[in-house]
Amino acid sequence: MSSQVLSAQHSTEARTAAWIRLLRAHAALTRELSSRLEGRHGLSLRDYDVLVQIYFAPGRRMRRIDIARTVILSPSGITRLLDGLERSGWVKKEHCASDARVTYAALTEAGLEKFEQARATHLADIEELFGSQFSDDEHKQLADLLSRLPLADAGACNSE
Amino acid sequence: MSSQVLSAQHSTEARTAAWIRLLRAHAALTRELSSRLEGRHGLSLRDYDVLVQIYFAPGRRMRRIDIARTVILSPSGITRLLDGLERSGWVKKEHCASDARVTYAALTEAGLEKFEQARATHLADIEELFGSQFSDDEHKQLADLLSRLPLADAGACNSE
DNA sequence: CTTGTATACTTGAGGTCGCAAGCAAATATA
DNA sequence: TATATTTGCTTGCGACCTCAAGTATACAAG
Repeated sequence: MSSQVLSAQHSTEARTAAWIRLLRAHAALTRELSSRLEGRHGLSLRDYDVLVQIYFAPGRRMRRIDIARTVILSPSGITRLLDGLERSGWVKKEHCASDARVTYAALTEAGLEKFEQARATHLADIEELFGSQFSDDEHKQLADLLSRLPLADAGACNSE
Repeated sequence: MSSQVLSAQHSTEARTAAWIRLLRAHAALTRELSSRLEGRHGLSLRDYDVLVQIYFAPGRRMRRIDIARTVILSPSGITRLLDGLERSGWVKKEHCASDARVTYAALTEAGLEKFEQARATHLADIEELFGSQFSDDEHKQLADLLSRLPLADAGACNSE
């Protein structure tokens, strides 16, 4: 039934079936994952996504613009998202000695703990809702296929 | 370079690589597709998505709640989205004789033309940014893999 | 017939996001 | 040195979304 709604219902759009699946899967998964994250830790999916990036960046800090590009958010979006994380005390600003234009977003001690707590439950949620649906091989297949898609300008690295 | 940012950077998160790809691909693709659709036709991606559903529904009309469930939008979201399409004249309300609670969203003549115009360029955009990256086989693989993912309660059909 | 519950839908409030515009610092060009 | 351009970042604004709450209709049980 539900497959009828989503797939070959529109014959001419056969080649868009995968795209539609991607749209729907994203909507359903982000809704559920974000609500669990919000309920248990008070973080949005984007908040978490930003925290991971900082967590694994050298020195546990990252240029704001690079965060924006890797998580695919506008510069203004990052300003406001980081405002929230700063108000909560998970992240603090640090200035760049060699370039006064750039500001780093750095994890605080509290932010590091917060992230590690959130990470435990969030990875489990991802595994439950997403990972567990696939074998290791299928996982790799899926990642390979999706990696072909254009990410626009999203690939900036920490230069400086 | 960009693959480094996205993939095996965090060893423990190897099994989340595909999920991250899905997140990023969705963000990049919807941003580009929506901006093209907006620029050329004044429609958001969601607007289009809703119009397709109505277009291919029997009688070119659909219960509002069913639209909400198939495109994975909250009921209030659908009310406001359809408000916009109604103001633009692409969609009109129709009442249900057998159940006074339900309202149908039906395509107007203008809406039908509008959709068919938008469809031509939008399908080309999808093919360019998404479809062309895959062979027919890969297309099918991708659709099959993504179809395993849970869509929550999103599978309502037109009953009545 | 009345009471309780489920369903369809709408509205108000609050949050997130992108775009356009602006500022300041860096860099290139003359 | 002076000027123009680019880059990083922020703010105002509007568009859009969700949740909570409220209305109205349907239906089931007593």
